[in-house]
Amino acid sequence: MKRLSTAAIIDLIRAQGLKLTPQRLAIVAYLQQCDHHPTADEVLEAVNGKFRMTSRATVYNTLHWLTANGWLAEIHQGGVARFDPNLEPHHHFVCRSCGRVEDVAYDAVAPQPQCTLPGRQVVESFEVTLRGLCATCAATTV
Amino acid sequence: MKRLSTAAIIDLIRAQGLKLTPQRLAIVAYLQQCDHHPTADEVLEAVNGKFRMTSRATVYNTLHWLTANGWLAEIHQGGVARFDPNLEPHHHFVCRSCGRVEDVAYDAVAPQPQCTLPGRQVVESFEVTLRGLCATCAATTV
DNA sequence: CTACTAAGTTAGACTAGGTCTAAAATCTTA
DNA sequence: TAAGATTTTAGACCTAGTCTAACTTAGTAG
Repeated sequence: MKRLSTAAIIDLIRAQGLKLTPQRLAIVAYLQQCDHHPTADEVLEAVNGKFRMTSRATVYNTLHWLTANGWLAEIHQGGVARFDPNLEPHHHFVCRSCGRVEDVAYDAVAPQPQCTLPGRQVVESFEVTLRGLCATCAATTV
Repeated sequence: MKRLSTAAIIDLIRAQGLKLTPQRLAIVAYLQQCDHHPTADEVLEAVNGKFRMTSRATVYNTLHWLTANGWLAEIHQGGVARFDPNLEPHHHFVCRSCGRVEDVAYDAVAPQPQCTLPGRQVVESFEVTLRGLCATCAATTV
């Protein structure tokens, strides 16, 4: 799975004439090893785990900057924003019981839909959301 | 396009032993002739257009009741809940410029994805979101 | 038609997620 | 090492949505 790398982010920060702050690096480090799609609050808590070092505003700033630069995708599920560090094109599976969001390989949802509409819309991308029960919930639900 | 009908809603209200209030009827009437996917606030404003008759809480109550009974679908785009009175299975097109949500015929996005995943998840449904520029924005954007 | 009462509506307090701001702190370059 | 622009910060603020307790009303029985 392709992911954001610290080196690449540092290069990008430098290239844009921005500052390399511990807060930014901590957020990137967390996202690198994150195996799900955290909300902004989850990032905030994770980064502040050992000791307070980052404010809410900084988390949003950094998350939005990473998103604007294509290092993160922002997805909305159930009205909450989640940030997806998986850079490969893929789709999502959402559990209707626990809300968990899992990645689904791009070609597991085969084949690619035809993307021309009758109107004058310009279709640039598409995404497929599968819904149902995740393995855990499927096992515990009667 | 299949839609909720006043007669059917009145029957359902009666069948559930609920009360037929002017507020409920006004909300249903608005949704019937609504050509897009309104937010709760849009419903509230539309219903209160001529004179104040409905509170925010009542709009949410009614919208959620209709959703629970399958007369409305709740969709989230950009973190806001929108309510979709189109009862036929279909997909959505979201304009990245103005946020407008348009319906896309179910079989315009052909063919149907295969819905089996490698894990133990149970896939119950899927939806496809197309993104791009709507006709209006495509015309005005350089 | 009247009165009763369960169901519904209301205003407004409250919550959560997110944005904004002005002041304080810090990275970078020279 | 100091200057100065960029960042961070706390906390006020905003918006969407929920909750509650008091009030109102639709439906019904007499």
